[in-house]
Amino acid sequence: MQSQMHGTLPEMKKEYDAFGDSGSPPDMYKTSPDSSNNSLDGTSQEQTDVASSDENDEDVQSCANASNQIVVYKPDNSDTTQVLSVPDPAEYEPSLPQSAVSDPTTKVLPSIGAFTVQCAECFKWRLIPTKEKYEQIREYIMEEPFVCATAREWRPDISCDDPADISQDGSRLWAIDKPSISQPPPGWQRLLRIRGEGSTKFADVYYVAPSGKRLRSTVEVQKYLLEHPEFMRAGVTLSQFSFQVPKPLQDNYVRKRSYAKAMKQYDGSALEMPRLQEPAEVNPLAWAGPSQSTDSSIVTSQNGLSAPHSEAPVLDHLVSRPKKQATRRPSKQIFTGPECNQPKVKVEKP
DNA sequence: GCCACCGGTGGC
DNA sequence: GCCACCGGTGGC
Repeated sequence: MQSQMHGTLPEMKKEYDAFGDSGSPPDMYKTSPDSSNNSLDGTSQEQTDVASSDENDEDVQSCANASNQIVVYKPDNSDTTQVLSVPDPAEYEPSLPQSAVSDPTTKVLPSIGAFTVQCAECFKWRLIPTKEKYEQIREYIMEEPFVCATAREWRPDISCDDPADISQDGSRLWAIDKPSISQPPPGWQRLLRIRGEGSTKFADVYYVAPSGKRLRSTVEVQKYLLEHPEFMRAGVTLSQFSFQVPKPLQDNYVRKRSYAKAMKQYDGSALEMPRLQEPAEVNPLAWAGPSQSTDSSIVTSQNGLSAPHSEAPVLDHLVSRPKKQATRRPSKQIFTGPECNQPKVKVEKP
């Protein structure tokens, strides 16, 4: 718990000052001055989402002081089009990929991430225009809870009266993100890779050094820093790195270890396969579900909606989502945000 | 040969 | 059960 909502704006402004990168972020939403829905590309889809989410929003409010953050991802560029409620891609894209593209090592999986944070006052989700902005907000989310007014920096007319930018629906995967993660040092990039459903882990975090070197643990970072004292001289410290990954809201997105073990012990000689602890969750039917166009969408949130969510509705999501499937490595690149340590939010199935 | 991605485990 | 770490390898 924590005190939230209160003069957040001014201070955050200060933090935001350096939008660092590409010159003109504040315009992000400029072209869509009216309703927030305009900033969403999926017109009808989102509309309905938002509509049906009224309920959700109410429920969400039960999360007393949620100051949540989420991230939306649209993993795979290609086709998947309206999967996501990413703000007009035309405007959105430039900001994100820019950093990614400039990074030699990122094999530029053309993924797009959209970031969302929940207003601490009205509990509606607001899309954040850039990853950088999102990281800024996330870093201080506990001290400076996000509110709709904060978004005025890039959406001058936004307020709690406007409909939510996005809400949960079956087409995306939501995950709980961690709060208070430092922004990466200047020139560094923090990458989050979502693994495919059924993997042993939800995601991997990588830091990409200015040189393009990818580091996947604090041990590696430390080693790297020692080998490159210039960074240390410049003030880079280990505390600026965090390999914490968000937690999928959908229980069972990640394969349980016990199951993995069971499978391992199963050498194929017996007639029976190991029993899944939760038939429903790993139901082959679910895995085999048709891969719709909604597949690659993922959203990461951070407030613990897990409990209620892990109930029945989950299955639906599973079914409509891409199954873990043989050969491909379907991981998506995403970026995440903070978490509201404030769990328990009731979420009805849309 | 490289590296992005996945699997797995030790330690808590 | 979670997290940090890193080995292995398929696919390029």
